Order: sequence, then structure tokens, then C-alpha cells
Amino acid sequence: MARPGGRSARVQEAVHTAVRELQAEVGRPELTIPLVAARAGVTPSTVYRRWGDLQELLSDVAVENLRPDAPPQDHGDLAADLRNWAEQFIEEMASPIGRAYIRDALLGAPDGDNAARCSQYAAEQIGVVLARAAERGEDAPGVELVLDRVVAPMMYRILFRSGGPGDSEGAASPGGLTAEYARGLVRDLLDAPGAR
Amino acid sequence: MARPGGRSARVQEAVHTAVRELQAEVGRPELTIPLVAARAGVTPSTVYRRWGDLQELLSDVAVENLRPDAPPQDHGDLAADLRNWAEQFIEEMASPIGRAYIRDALLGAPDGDNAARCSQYAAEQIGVVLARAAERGEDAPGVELVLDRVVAPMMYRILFRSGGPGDSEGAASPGGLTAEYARGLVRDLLDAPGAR
DNA sequence: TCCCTGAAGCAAGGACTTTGCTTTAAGCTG
DNA sequence: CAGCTTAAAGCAAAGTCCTTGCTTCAGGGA
Repeated sequence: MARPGGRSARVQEAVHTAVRELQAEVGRPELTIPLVAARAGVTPSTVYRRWGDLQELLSDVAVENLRPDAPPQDHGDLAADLRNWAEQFIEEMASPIGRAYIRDALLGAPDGDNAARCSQYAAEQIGVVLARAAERGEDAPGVELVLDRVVAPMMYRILFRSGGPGDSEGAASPGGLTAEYARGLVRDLLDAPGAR
Repeated sequence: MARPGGRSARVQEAVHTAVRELQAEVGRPELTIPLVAARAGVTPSTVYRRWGDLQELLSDVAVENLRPDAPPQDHGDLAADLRNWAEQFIEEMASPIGRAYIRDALLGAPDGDNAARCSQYAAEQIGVVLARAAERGEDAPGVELVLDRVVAPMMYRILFRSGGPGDSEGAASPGGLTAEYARGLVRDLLDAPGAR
């Protein structure tokens, strides 16, 4: 495996870029490996050998798209930080494009490696928020508890409860996927005794 | 659409059966639509027209496999009922085969219809448990709260935190997917003030 | 500088997918 | 009960994708 600047790195970059462009241009149903390869200027067999199939490739790209580009904002106290992070999270993840990324990420290798990376991202962001709170001397819950009580419910709704028969017809954010819901989860968590 | 006994129903039954048999016999990587069609005694084009692609078909079968076959057992009080249901749930869903079903179900039509059906199953089972508790005069939380606090965390771990880099090497149930974890979720829920 | 290794290119063969047309069978009507 | 209607299945051909063995190339190490 060559370091940045090597040929492998260039190919990977070109292929990922091609996927992103073509997803926007032709849409996912029309997306095929030969198409991506042509756009990236490589032969299809190269893509097949490195990624195996389209699902793997899309999963890779999705995980990259889900990687946070900056640490969470500092709003001065734990409640505000968490509330804000959760609101932003639900807004990004519940959007059609966010949901597509999550699904794609889950679709990767059956070992769940890519999915674990997504959770890792969230855990890191939350870790930063909680570490700040600790520095301020605030009483903060553990990362696990935040994942269980805030992240998991949002993800569950995003994956299992949007678009189904139970959804109200003209709702803007189906299945209760609203900023208000996110705030409620944070509130319920922080109101309860902090540690498990 | 013909009713049970019609040709469509027979074909659907034959194809679903073929999928189940072949999944066990040759494994999923070798599973193809032509193979399923041959086993089911239909032509591949029939399968393509009705299901579109292998993912859709597997998703359909997975949802059927995830349908509960009986109402949850009655153990006399809410805590026992919920605890028992959660233990059973995590045991089934966290197993390799259960995880595969969940993934397949999620992989279906992008509208999330099949996934919503899975959540519906869980909600119904929980609804039965809670209704029993209400009949007994017990103080019971709402279905939504149980989904958020018990089902969602389990599902999150199953989907996002198994097999990844954070897992301990030889752990029997990776990522804390144990009956003990399930019991803890139920305990935490019932110990807190019941309604939101 | 030369060699070594891993990755990419090429090309042929095979498998899967799509699609238009035909045929069948279930349900409905007179 | 016979004939009609229609949705779905069968068939077959054409196209696209996927696989794979071999060759070529580029980057890293001795």
C-alpha cells in the first residue's frame, strides 16, 4: 500500500470522486461500476478487485461522507453542547441524503466494520463534548449512556420508522425526527441521575 | 393479485421457500436469482419482474423470518415480562443469523417499508406486554418510551457496534450484546418515573 | 541503480439482467 | 356453466455486467 501520492492513493481518490459526482448526476439506480470506472479513468476490473462490488464501494464513500469535519461547537455548558450536537446530528442524518449514507454504510462488509466506524465518529464527537464538561467541573454522563439514550433512539427512528405505514401523511420530518425530539432526548438524559 | 391458492401465491411461496433452502445450503454469497428461480421451478424473469433484484427478495424473506410467531409470554408482572422479552429479543437479534435478517430487511426498498414492518412487530409485542400490565393495574410506560430506551439501544449496538475495531477479541457476545445488558436497559427504564 | 512486489491494464469468457412477445390461468360476466 | 378479461408467468434474444488469467507498470527497498 503506497502512501499519499502513490498510484493506489490516486486511484482511490479518483474512484471516490467519480462516485460522488455520478451519484449527483445520474442517481444511484443508474450507478454501475463500469460507469464509475470510466469516469475515474480506470478499468472496471481494478474497481472489482479493490472493492468487490458496488455496495462495498458505496459503503466506503458513505463512511467518508459521514466523517465529521470539525469538533462540535463549544456553547459554554454541557446541556447546550449536547443539545446542539444532537439537533445538528438529527438534521443531517434524518435528511434523505443522510439516510442514504447511513444505509450505504451499513451495507458494507458483513463484518460491520464500516458501520462501526460511523458509530466511532459519533462517540468521538460526544467524547469531546463530555471532556469539555469535565474540565469545567460539570457532572457528565459517560459516552455509552449518551449513545444509548440519545444517538440510538435517533438512529432507530431513522432506520426503522421513516416511510413506513405508521407515518403521518404530510409530516415534514416523518416519525418524529425533529430537532424537538432530539432536544427531548438530551433533556431526559441530563435530568436523570447522571451516572449508571 | 390472487388470493391464497392462486398462481401468484404459489409462486411467491415457492420462491420464498427456495430462498430459505438455498441460503442454508449454498450460503448467501453464492445465492443468485437464476439459482433461486431454478429451485422454485419458475423462470428468472418472473423473479426479476416481481422483486426487482436479489436485495428486495432477501428483504422480503427476512421480514417474514423476523415476524414473531407467538405473543410474548406472561410472567405475572410488567418487569418480568419486559425483562424476559428483551432478553429473548437480544438473543435472537444479536446472533449472526438474526443480524443477517435485520441487515437484509433494511436493505429493501429505499422507502424503508420493510424496516418499518420490523419495528412494527416489536411495537406490537411490546404493546401486548404493556396492555397486560395496564389490565393488572400496574403503572406502565408508553410503547414509544420502551422503543427508545430498550429496543433502540439494542438495535444500535447490533447494527453499529459489532465486529468493529472496538470489540474485545474473544468475547462471546461482542459489543455488550448480552442478556445482562438487556436486563439493565429494562431496569433503568422501570426505575425512572414512568411516563414522559 | 537495479530488483521486487503489489497494483493496474487488457481481454476473453461466462453469468446475470433486461425486455418484447406469447401463453397461461384465475376471476368475472352474461 | 361457458366465454371473456386481465394480470402474471414463460420464453428467448440481446445487452450489460462480472470474473479471471496473464501482462505491464510504478513505487519502495537492497
